[in-house]
Parts: sequence; structure tokens; C-alpha cells
Amino acid sequence: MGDNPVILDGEKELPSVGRIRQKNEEIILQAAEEEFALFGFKGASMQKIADRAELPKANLHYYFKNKLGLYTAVLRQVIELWDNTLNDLTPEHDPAIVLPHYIREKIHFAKAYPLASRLFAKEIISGAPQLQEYFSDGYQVWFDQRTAVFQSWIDQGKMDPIDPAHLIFLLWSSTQHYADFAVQIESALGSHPLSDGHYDSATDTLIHIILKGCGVRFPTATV
Amino acid sequence: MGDNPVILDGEKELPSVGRIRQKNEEIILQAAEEEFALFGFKGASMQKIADRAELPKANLHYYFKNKLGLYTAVLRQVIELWDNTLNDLTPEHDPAIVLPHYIREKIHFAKAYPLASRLFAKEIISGAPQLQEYFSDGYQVWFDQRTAVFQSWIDQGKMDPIDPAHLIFLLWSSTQHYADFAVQIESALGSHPLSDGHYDSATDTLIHIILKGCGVRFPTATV
DNA sequence: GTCTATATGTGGATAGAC
DNA sequence: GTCTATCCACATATAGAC
Repeated sequence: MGDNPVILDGEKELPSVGRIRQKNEEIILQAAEEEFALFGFKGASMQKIADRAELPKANLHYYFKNKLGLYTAVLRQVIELWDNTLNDLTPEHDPAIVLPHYIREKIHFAKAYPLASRLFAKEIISGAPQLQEYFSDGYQVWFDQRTAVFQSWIDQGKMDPIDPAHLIFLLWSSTQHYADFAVQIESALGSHPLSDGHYDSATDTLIHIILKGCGVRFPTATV
Repeated sequence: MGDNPVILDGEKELPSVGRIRQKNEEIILQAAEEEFALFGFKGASMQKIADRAELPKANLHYYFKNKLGLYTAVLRQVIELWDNTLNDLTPEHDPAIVLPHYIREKIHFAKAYPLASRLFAKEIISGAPQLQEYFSDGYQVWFDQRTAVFQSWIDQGKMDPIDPAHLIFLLWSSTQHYADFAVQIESALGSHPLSDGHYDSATDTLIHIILKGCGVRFPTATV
């Protein structure tokens, strides 16, 4: 994972050099994300990424060791964005507050960063060859902590006794779908691209079904 | 997912269709499905497909015009399977009967034919370049007929007034997820592969949440 | 640090023997 | 109808001039 060229400047005072590098890397990563999301790892070519970034092809090899290095760099960026988005599930909060918020966030994410979602989806569908570490033992631990939050809500009588793991999968799948399967959805609804109204009614529908379906009790409506 | 005509012309048309041809084509299609599902169109190689089919590479070119022809042949087979699975939504039936049946079928499909689901998913995520016709005007017509069924149920007071389109997307996404994102789910649950029990509790959880969430009334429980 | 020119390998496709 | 040997296009990667 760490084959990303890193500047360790102990004595050299060349801040402008680092800035150029940082900016070019950003441009390349952006271009690479689009190509990889559309055509997959093998399907994307360094030449087309270079064209999109408006840089000579050889520059990509200067900033990144090789094609796989560039791909993993993009992937790491996506996961970072991912992790920062959905780590606010705590048992203190009420599911009637947290769940709608979470669904809103995820749909917003699907709308704002469809490429990131699609890239991640393709990697998973392909068997996640570059995410072995990500899906190691630590992942299961993290996931168990998430399910524990739902379980505590169930124990507190705040929602029906359903399997928390599958509820989480439902939250993921139903929201990501609007990014990953956008082409199909657009064809079905006859809207290219989807309008804000479509995203809003998707959000409303999901919140209605999932909250009611889980028997989430609204704190404002009790006692 | 739809009875709209799909013309994916991949196979060569020869006057005599021998038994050998039919058998070899089957073997090749099977091998191709696995390679394409794992590595995508560009990522899969004719050589590896040939290796998996235990046939010389040139034979693939004898039975199929070219790589794209083989790919579309696989895709057509998947869509055929798809269409035969889920075209039993009619307004006469009751949602309390039809919806659980549908969810069961889709989960069963995800479990029995994960490669088909993944191949289709990758094609959609890539912008469905080989499914232009499939997602033409006819698709929207077919989809509108599906939503109309749900709308009639709503009008009959058999379920809550929610947006039928998004309910359909929810049914699709939540079930397909168990095929497409199997690697992630297996990592989260620490089960490689998923057990029958996992699929069963996925089915139960989805039926619980979606039926209750849609306010589906059980005909057996009234009057 | 940047870019041109090129080496090297892989993969799709086909000709032609059997 | 089947398969070996080969061609050719393309993509990754690098060497080396500027």
C-alpha cells in the first residue's frame, strides 16, 4: 500500500517543489478516479489518464511507481472519504435521530461522489484484491462495534428485535445503489441525470420504510 | 428485468448446429462468465478463458466472432435468466403474498447465481455500454407498468402511499447486495462463504422491515 | 523536474496445416 | 471441424536528452 512516493525533507528547503508535486498528484488522482471508475483497473490506460490530466504520460510514472500504485492511491483516498462519513453511530443517540441523519448523509454521498462509490463497488465485486488489509480481522471488530450499537437500541426497546448486521447491509445497499446503478435508475425514471427531487424522494421513501419497518419509536411522541 | 427486446448479436450463425458445438459453447460461456465477472471485460483475457474451459484459444474465436461477441453472449444469457425470475408482479395478487415471495426469490438468486449478478452489476456501473438497447424507451415503459402495480395496491389501501419506484429500487438493491458485495459481507460476518443460516436471516430481516415499513396489511389477519 | 523516444511484454485475432 | 504458429496493435514502463 505504501508505494506512494513520499518526500522526506529534512534539510532541503524547497517548499515550491513540494507544492507542485502535491498539486500534480491531486490532478492525476482526480483523472485516475474517473478512468478507473468507468473502465476498471485493467480497462483504464495510463495514456488516457494522462490525457485527462493534461500531463505527459511519463509524468504519471514519475509521481507514482506504476499503474497499481496509482490505483491503490486512488482507492486509499476513496476509503478515507468513506471512513470520515459514517462513523457517528453511538448508542447514546436515539435511532429516530441517527438513522434519518445517516440515510440522508449516505444519499448525499451517492449524489456528490458517485465515482468514489462506483470505484469501491467495482473493487469489491472483483473480490477486493487490493483491499485484503482493509477487510482483515480488524474489520470484523469494527463491524461488531456497529452492530452492538443497534443491539443496545433493541435492548432499550427503541426498535424491533431484528438482526443488526442485515439492517446495516440494508442501509449500505439501498443508499449506494443510487450511485452505483445510476444508469439503470435514470433509464427507469427517464431522467438523465437524476434531479434533486428524485434524490429527495428517494431519501424520504427510505427513511419512511426503514424507520417504520424497524419499529423505531420517536422520543418526542412518548410519555 | 424486463420483457423488452434485447438484440445482442454475439454468436456466429452457422447452418448446422452440432452437438459438439452446443456443448463447447456452453463450456466456453461458463468459463467466460467467471472470468468476466471477476476481471471485467478488458481485464479478462481470451487465453485465461480458454485455459479455464480447457480448450485451445483459437476455438473461442471459432465459436464466437470476437471477444466482444463472447461477452455479449454471456450478458444475454444472464439477462435471460434475470427476466425469467421476477416477472410475476400482478395487481391481482396481494402484496402480503407477493412481496415476501419476491424477496425470497431474489435472495435465492443472489445465492445461486452470484456471478450473473456481479457481471450485470459491473456492466451497469461501467455505464452499461453494451446494454444501450436494453435500457432504451421500452425499459421505461416496462418499469412504469411495475410501478403501476404498486400504485394500485396503494389505491386499494393495501399499503402506505410511498413512491413505488424507490420501493422497487430498494427491493433490487437490498437483495442483489448479497451477491455483489459478498466479499465485504463475508468479512463483516466472519464467514467464508456465507452459511444458509445467514441467507435465511437476511431474508427474514428484509421481509420484516420492508413489509412493516410499507404498512402492508395481512389479509389473513383482518376481519 | 519534465518530456520524447523506445524497449518490452501481453493479448486479440488469423492463416493455414491437419 | 480442430488446433499450432504467427502477426500485429496496444499498453506499461523506462532510458536518457533537455
